[in-house]
Amino acid sequence: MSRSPARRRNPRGEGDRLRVALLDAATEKLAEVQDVDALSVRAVTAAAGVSPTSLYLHFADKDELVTAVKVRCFAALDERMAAAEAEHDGDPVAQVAALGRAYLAFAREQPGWYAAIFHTNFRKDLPRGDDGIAGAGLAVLLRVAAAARRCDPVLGEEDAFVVGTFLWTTLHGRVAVTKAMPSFPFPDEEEWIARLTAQWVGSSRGAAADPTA
Amino acid sequence: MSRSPARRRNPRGEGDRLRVALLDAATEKLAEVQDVDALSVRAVTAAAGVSPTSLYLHFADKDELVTAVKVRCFAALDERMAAAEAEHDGDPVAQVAALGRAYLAFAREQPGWYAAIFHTNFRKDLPRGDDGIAGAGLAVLLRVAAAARRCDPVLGEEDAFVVGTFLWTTLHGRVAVTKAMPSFPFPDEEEWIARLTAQWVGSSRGAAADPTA
DNA sequence: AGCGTTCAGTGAACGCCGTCAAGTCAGCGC
DNA sequence: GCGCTGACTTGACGGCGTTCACTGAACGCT
Repeated sequence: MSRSPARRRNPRGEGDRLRVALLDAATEKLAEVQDVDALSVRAVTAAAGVSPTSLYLHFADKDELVTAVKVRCFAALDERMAAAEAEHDGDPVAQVAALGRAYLAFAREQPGWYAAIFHTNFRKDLPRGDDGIAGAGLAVLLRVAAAARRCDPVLGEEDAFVVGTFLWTTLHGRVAVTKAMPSFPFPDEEEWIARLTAQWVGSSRGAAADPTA
Repeated sequence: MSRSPARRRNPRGEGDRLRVALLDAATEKLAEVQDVDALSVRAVTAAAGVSPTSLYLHFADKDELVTAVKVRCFAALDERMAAAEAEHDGDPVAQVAALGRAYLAFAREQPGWYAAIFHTNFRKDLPRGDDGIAGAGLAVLLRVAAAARRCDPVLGEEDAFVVGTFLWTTLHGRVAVTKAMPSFPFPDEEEWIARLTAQWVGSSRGAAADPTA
């Protein structure tokens, strides 16, 4: 866990390169330890070949680092979902199912990154306005909502948004429950996704189309 | 934050009383700090009027303490849901909605306890078999599943279980997303619950009743 | 009455952690 | 050659979970 020795200090004016080096190290380390809170400033800086306090040249505190990492993780999730979606171009319902599968697969294969997305244990909690996380969340959601709408163009934009919300929250719910209670007897993932998809964007959907009216 | 001074050591043979005193202190402190990871051994033992190391007379480590607290929190959630359910006896659909409302209310009003239920950041992760958490989760779920079945007795037991799973994961999803991304534009809670209820246990439900067949 | 054991609980220390204030030291403009 | 600036380090602080050796009162037993 000691510092990698090779590093040479950045040339004058290039100090910002350490910032991305730290972000890279943090992202990698996070994939390794699979838990945001196990990601220590000392481990990250050591991996970057630098002293612990160097982190504070580029981030106000640890929270700011993990927030930056979060945005990266969210982007990775969105990329993966986009790829899955593209594989089923032209079949909207299959696309929704593929998005769901991709979501669960990401959570399973990159638990550290997935956990970062929903990380809320900040050391200092008070101010923290919108730090880009809500924006990243919206991006994922809009992708799902658009897919839902493609399944049934009659669906208004707002309705599609709501349906997307339900799909997303349900997916995250399964991930969270599975993690917290591994022995919980969930239905098989494939069946579960089929059922979820059928319920919200299935062809004979619309049973309770607009109960909010 | 220093130790409460009043305490007298328990009489011989009554050492176990400290165990519940520590659990009480931890539960209370958790409601206060609203975050499992901010719950420190030193703070809990101090609140119980005892030295930090006394904790280890009754719990192997901090993980064991928080696991015991988790079970309590889960029970508190179940109690609250049971109460909400009882208020709408005879109206199954209203009961499901009430369960949803109670769930969201518990998460909102007791964030620390709710977070404990889904806490996974253990310090040591390896063994940890079923510690009663999955059992407590099942209790909540079975309550929801039973309510779903009452809405439509045609629903098989297994189907009701699956529907319950969806309801639960969706509820938790909303809580988690709201916490991680407070500015996320969720539909109003009441409308959202109405829609959720209608979709899964609404009278004209059954549009995609058994896509897994 | 005295003794050994058991039991409830302590105190000091260890190695981690995030963070801060002050310091080092190379490279640039002059 | 000088001083400054920018990149990064050193050393320390307080808090954390946890370990180990310890204290002192209450008990059973002779």
